[in-house]
Amino acid sequence: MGRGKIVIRRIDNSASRQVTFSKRRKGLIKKAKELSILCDAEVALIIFSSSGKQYEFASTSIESVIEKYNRRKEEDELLLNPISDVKKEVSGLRQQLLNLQENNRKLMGEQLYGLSIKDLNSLESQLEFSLQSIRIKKEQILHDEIKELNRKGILMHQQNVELANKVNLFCQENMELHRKVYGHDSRLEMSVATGNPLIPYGIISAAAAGPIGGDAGLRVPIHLQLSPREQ
Amino acid sequence: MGRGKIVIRRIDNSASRQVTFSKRRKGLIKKAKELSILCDAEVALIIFSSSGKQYEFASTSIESVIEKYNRRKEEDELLLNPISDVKKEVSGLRQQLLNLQENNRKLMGEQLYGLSIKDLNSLESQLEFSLQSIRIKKEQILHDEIKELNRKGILMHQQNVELANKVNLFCQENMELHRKVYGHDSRLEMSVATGNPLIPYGIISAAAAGPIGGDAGLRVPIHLQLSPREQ
DNA sequence: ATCTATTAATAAGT
DNA sequence: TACTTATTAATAGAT
Repeated sequence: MGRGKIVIRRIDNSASRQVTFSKRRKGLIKKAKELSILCDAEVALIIFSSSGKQYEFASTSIESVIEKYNRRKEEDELLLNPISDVKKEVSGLRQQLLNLQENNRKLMGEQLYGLSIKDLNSLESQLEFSLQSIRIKKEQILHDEIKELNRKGILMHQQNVELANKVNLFCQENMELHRKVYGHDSRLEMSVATGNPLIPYGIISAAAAGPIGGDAGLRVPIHLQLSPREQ
Repeated sequence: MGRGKIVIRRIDNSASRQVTFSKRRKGLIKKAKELSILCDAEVALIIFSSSGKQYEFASTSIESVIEKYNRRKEEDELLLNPISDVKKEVSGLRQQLLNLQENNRKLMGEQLYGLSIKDLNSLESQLEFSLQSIRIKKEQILHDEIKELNRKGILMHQQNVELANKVNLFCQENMELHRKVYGHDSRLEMSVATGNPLIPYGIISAAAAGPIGGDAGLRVPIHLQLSPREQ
């Protein structure tokens, strides 16, 4: 219905496409409106242009038509259930939260009003158990730390012994070399004669065996301070 | 575009209306399809006839168009909608819950992995504080109970004394009456001569003053057992 | 936007 | 519901 016949395929020319879209959209909406009036029908028409712009017509309202459509398609569940699920979750979470908060307060020694001796006794037991767990954990940490430090101490001690041996060997070699070069050297002879390796620090035993067992074979004469270990 | 011009108003004749509905519906859907193809647009068309029958056309799918439509509506109208509020609330509550659960487990002496000595020390202090609060509360309850029992004991003791006095008076009266009726009665005379009131049970003092002070003036010679007070 | 030649839609009749 | 056809309505392409 125009100056020429057209084939129904995408209009390549963007400008022409835009113009045709405007004209035909207007015509389509007009015809939709006419149908709804002439034939007493409920019509909803939604159009998105290729550029994303939205146009719509509805004889009553888009929403009511969509609702009708959805109801007909039995897709109510998808639209309504998630919301009630969310609400249920909210109330569930809220309840859990209140319970935990109350319990927490009791564990913190607050909100003790209205508790019976029996309740207080069980709270006390729980807290004593908690304290015990915490103290065991603390001892565990301290013990592990001491163990690790002891391990390092042993290594260092061994290193020291080896180094001392090397020093002694060098001393002896040196002394002999001196003897060959200069003849007699009493200073070096004295040092070697004592037979004491040159260990720069002493390690003295104490508290290495903590209250937690399992460190048999670690009874090395080493005493180390616990590092602060603050995070 | 027909044999005659028509005005756009509801067609009264039902048959004509039906015919026109069929023709125009077909035409409308054809035009909707043409628009979507020619202009690369997304089109959805839903038609309910007056008899309730449903017809539809969609360039892609009704659902996707409706979804797009709803999404746009949400963006436009419900930017500050209750659903996002609810979701925020859910995530907030969930976070609170997790925090509390973690704290709770720590207070219960569980889940102590990864805690530093510093953390454990503060937990320990907290629990010691809790225990102290609980013990103070316990002592408070015990003390109150003892106080109440003492109060009752005093009242009972007073009642006893009064009752004993009355008994003595009656005894004396009785004795005199006996004397008047029978002459001399040595049995009764003996009982009254001792001057001891007939108190059926003795109350002996002990532990009435608990570790919590404030019971001055209550140092009555009464000793009562604590009732079990189980719920 | 507006115009208008032309095609498409369709009202009424069958 | 389908076909026919006179007539109106829509619109393609030009301005």
